[in-house]
Amino acid sequence: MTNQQAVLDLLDIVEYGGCAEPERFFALMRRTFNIAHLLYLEAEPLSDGLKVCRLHHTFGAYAAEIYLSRGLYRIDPILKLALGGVRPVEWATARRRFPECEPLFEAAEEIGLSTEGVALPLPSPAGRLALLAISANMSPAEWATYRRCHLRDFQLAANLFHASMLEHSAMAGALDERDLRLTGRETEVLTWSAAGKSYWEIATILGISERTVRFFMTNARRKLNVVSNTQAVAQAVRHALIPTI
Amino acid sequence: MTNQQAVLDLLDIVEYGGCAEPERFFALMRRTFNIAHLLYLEAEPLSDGLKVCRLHHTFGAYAAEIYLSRGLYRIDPILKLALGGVRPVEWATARRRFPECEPLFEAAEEIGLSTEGVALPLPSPAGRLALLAISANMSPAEWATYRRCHLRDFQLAANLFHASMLEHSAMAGALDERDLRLTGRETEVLTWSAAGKSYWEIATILGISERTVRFFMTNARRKLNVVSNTQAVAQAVRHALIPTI
DNA sequence: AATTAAACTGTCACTATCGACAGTTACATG
DNA sequence: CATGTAACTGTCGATAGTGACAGTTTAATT
Repeated sequence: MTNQQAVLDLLDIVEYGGCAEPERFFALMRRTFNIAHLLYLEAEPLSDGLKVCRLHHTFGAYAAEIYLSRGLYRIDPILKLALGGVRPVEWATARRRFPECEPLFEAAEEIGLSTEGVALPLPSPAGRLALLAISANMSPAEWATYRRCHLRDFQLAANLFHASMLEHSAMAGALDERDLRLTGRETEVLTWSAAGKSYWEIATILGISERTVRFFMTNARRKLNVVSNTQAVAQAVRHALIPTI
Repeated sequence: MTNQQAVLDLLDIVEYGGCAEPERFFALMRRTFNIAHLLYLEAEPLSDGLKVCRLHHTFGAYAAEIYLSRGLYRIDPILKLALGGVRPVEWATARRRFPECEPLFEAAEEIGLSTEGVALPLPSPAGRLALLAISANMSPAEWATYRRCHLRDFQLAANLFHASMLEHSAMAGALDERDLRLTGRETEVLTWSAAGKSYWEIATILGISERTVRFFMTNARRKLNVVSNTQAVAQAVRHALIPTI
């Protein structure tokens, strides 16, 4: 059993921002728990697959090479289950339920990687998906006991680390968007436009002239560097410039 | 300190499906931890607000009445932070950061509810948001110690309960998603429209007639239940139906 | 006192969009 | 073979959006 005090300390460190770099977080996790490997993935679903936004792991270049060159991502049920669901995905369970993914686990055994682990789905902003996978070099029985005891620690640590990662990228992105600041009226007309209102309707709602609505909308388009109201609204929603709630 | 064995037992019960009903989960949580109240919310962001998909709580009818009649949901920073973010939201921190939400906390104190608590964002399928809020009748100092020890339990229990809720409604909810499923072409024209392209441009890009672009767009508008391309794109971006460019 | 930013308004001409009309073709599923 | 679904197309008329022209007013900052 792992030292409970060390676990709580780890959670404090991750929560209060001491682990915004994946390497430090991974190292801290491996030091505190009996973890073999970690993998953090942030992706965006596309119609024809997944766009990987962030990927950090400890499996090494050789394992990554094999995973990619053999096209194992195409049959990986853990990816699909964890990114498409909410419940922690047990590797062994996925292996049993999807016999077609055997090549993946065989490849793992071939290069000496553990096949016991769990993938934790993480809450993400709209349109994003994320997971943290954790594996350990243990027998199935050992892993079951270990997992029962520490899944809660993994889940919270994963959530907090993920939050740090997102906030860090928000800082970096904030500089780019310094001139993207919209005025109150610009935000209002965009919001109503996103709600399907026409210029005339927005003018009536805001108690101003239709021309003025067009004026704000034109300014918003110019600031967002787009050519249509539709594109402006798409950008505004993506950058959370107009309220979702 | 709470009995660790009881905590692990609770997590087992929630994980293995023993707590698909909110009342049983809430009761089990209150029995295991020193929790005053719980609130589970599942919602969908809309252009003109928030559509509540599921709401279960232990605050009682009187508190709900006050919350709604005074319009406190409009100033509630916890809702916004937890549904819009990833990090656990500490009630006291939200109160300090958003002085305009004082009426909310004053109302809570008025009817004898605790103002110490935390709201946990939960991972959700595309276009959905969810949170579990937990409060305790403790002094700030007690709460800090208690939270440090049990946040991991709350987080994992919340995730597992949320997963049960989603899986239970998977059958019923499948009907809603079927209507909202866009075809490949509908997704394509929406994507290009969100990129600022006109019908003529999209037609040229896809190598089809302008009329056909309009056909797909009309179908998309109908499925999304909106009145303009702009609103359709806003919805599609929010529901992650089209890829980010 | 000068400057700046935001909020506001009008008109003209052109293009884009949208709803309603009425179809064809291809492919899979029962 | 019927049924359904997706992909496709044409035309008309009404409404909405877009850019370029040329301004006023108010409030805060320098």
